Amino acid sequence: MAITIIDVAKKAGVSPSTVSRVLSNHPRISPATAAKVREVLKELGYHPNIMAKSLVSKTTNTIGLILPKPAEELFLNLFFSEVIRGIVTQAARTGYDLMMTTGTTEREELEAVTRLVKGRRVDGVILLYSRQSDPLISFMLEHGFPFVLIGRSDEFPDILSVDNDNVQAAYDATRHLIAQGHKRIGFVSGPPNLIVSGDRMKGYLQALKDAGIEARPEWIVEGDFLQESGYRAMSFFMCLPERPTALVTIDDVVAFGVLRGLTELGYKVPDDLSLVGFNNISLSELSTPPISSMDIGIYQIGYTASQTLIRAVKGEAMPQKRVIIPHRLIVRESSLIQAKD
Amino acid sequence: MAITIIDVAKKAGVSPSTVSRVLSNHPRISPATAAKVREVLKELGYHPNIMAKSLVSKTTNTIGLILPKPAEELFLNLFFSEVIRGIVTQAARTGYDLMMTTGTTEREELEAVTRLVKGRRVDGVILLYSRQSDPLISFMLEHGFPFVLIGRSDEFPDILSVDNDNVQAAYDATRHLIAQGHKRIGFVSGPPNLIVSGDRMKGYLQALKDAGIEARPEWIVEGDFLQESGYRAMSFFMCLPERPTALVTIDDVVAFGVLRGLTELGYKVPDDLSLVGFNNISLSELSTPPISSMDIGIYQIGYTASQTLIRAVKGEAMPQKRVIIPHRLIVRESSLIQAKD
DNA sequence: TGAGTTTGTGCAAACGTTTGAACAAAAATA
DNA sequence: TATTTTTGTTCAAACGTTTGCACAAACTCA
Repeated sequence: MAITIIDVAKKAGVSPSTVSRVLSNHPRISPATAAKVREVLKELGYHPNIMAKSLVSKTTNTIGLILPKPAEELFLNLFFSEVIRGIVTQAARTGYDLMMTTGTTEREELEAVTRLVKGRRVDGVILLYSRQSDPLISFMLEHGFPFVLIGRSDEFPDILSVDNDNVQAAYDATRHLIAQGHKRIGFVSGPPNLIVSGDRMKGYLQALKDAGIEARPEWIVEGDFLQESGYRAMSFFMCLPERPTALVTIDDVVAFGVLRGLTELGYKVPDDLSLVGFNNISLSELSTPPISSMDIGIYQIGYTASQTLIRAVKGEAMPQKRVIIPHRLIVRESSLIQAKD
Repeated sequence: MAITIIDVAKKAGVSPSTVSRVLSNHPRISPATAAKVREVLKELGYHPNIMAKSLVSKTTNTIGLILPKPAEELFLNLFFSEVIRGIVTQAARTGYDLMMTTGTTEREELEAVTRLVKGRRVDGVILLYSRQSDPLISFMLEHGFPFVLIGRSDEFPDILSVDNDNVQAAYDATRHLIAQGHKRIGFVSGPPNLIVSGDRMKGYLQALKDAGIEARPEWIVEGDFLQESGYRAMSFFMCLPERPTALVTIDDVVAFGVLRGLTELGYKVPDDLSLVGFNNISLSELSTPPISSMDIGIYQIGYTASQTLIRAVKGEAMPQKRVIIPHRLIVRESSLIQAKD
């Protein structure tokens, strides 16, 4: 039913190849035929069949995005919307489409990726968030398939990646609390298999050290990116004989959990406990009080990742393998106080 | 470089067609050849080239999602993450992939859609949110392309759609406030070109009417889905000589804006103003106080839309053209009070 | 045993493009 | 004017599948 290049060729009285050449602005086409063909093209409302095109050109004008396995849960976090928003905006701007897959189990995940990569369905993929040892990275490298990692891989440091400096960011967040006079600062971390957890913890510890403050292991608790883990952390901290006066959390959602718990128990933020979160998702400015947050430029990360990947698949020169998006601390009420000692 | 059906055929000593038939479980293949071919298939690590497959079969195993034009902004709203989460989860479960496009301008948007639809890139599309008169719907119908609308079209009532009963939902939300003793209830609406705005307004008005309460035009203000519009609405209401004692808002984010403004000015929620929002996005339970919200099952809407579309493109029988996802009011602190008159 | 049927396989066309090679016509050069 | 070069076009193969048709071999059933 659809109009093909052949229909156009017939009607214009030329060969299909000529039509194809007009379409791709081949230099050796006479202005007259070009005009004629273009007219028929428009008249018939021709649109190329991308499958056929891809089959011969071996390129799809599509990039793939692989959502991490437990996407169901993590999606609740605005992090993902933000990063996707960045990716899809940039891709659309460059004329690329975005393909998303996910899998509920690790097997399903690999299956989906295989379908994408080995089925030549996309020109390259963006890997979202990196685990300590990510099988997907090995998979991509093994198949020589273009990809960009959002995050970092210690195992393969030489791959294309877009990231922020999480160590420095956590350092800065902690410094801010120290600058506010805090000496008793706790940390709510993320799952230990995520690189980001380790990095932020490192920055936190370094900041303490540089300020001559001894770190206390009991003031570091492990959570995930969900609210509940913040709530749990809060309960834990507030029951300690010696409490921290301030907290850095791996994510704003976690800070929320903390805040909510504190409010329920009648504590005041920042007076009883100061808070600095991470990621500056839109929630953090909406809470009461608004939560200070380390803005890591999530949208920008997505945007840049998409840009980097598209450049890579086009074979353009890459100025650098690893791009670091700058962070900046957004200070809000939750950490604005000179703490007494 | 990639392994094709021909490579497999050669190595197995059969013809390409036989391999193809083994792959599709054709009944007339001897168990012996099937076994042999399968072995080679595995040995060589064959994966079908989807482009070639699609070219001949004219089906892509992919559904498209068209994000509304100003996606950049609207994406801030968790509505989108939720609905996408539903779609992608269901699609992945059925072995379908999801393709996303968007456009910054109306022209770009149509271009992107055309690329998807006329380029035979997807088997069907999901249209997100419906404007009063949506050119995309006409476009789809014109081309006879399978699609599912999330929302409703008055112009074309007979298309596949997944929606919730916004009139009834707003009715119920308003009823709830009335049941709490409120008689002076305002409404913050959305952009008038969105169907959802009109529907919710209608339900709100009907509830007032049924309770014998006269609607006041000055208590209905128009906003968008952003926080600022809530803030503005709040300023407006609080300056009136006669203020409402409760508000229904088109979205939780808007309710947030209201709440934030009130808190800044020293007003108390629900005492000075009760609030009921819409969409029950995760923020609403995180605020102080938590905001009552009409949960319209966004995830479920996405999930069902995907399911409906995939059924449609597979040519399965559709029990019904229009699916309504049930809503339910989540009552939280922001509306829990017996208002004095 | 011979006709008819079933079973298993291969051939070749088709899907809608792109693109190198061939070639005729026109233009440039000698 | 003869030769070379340039220009504009077409031919045909290729991309990796699927599938209708043909056909041989193996069965069935009088």
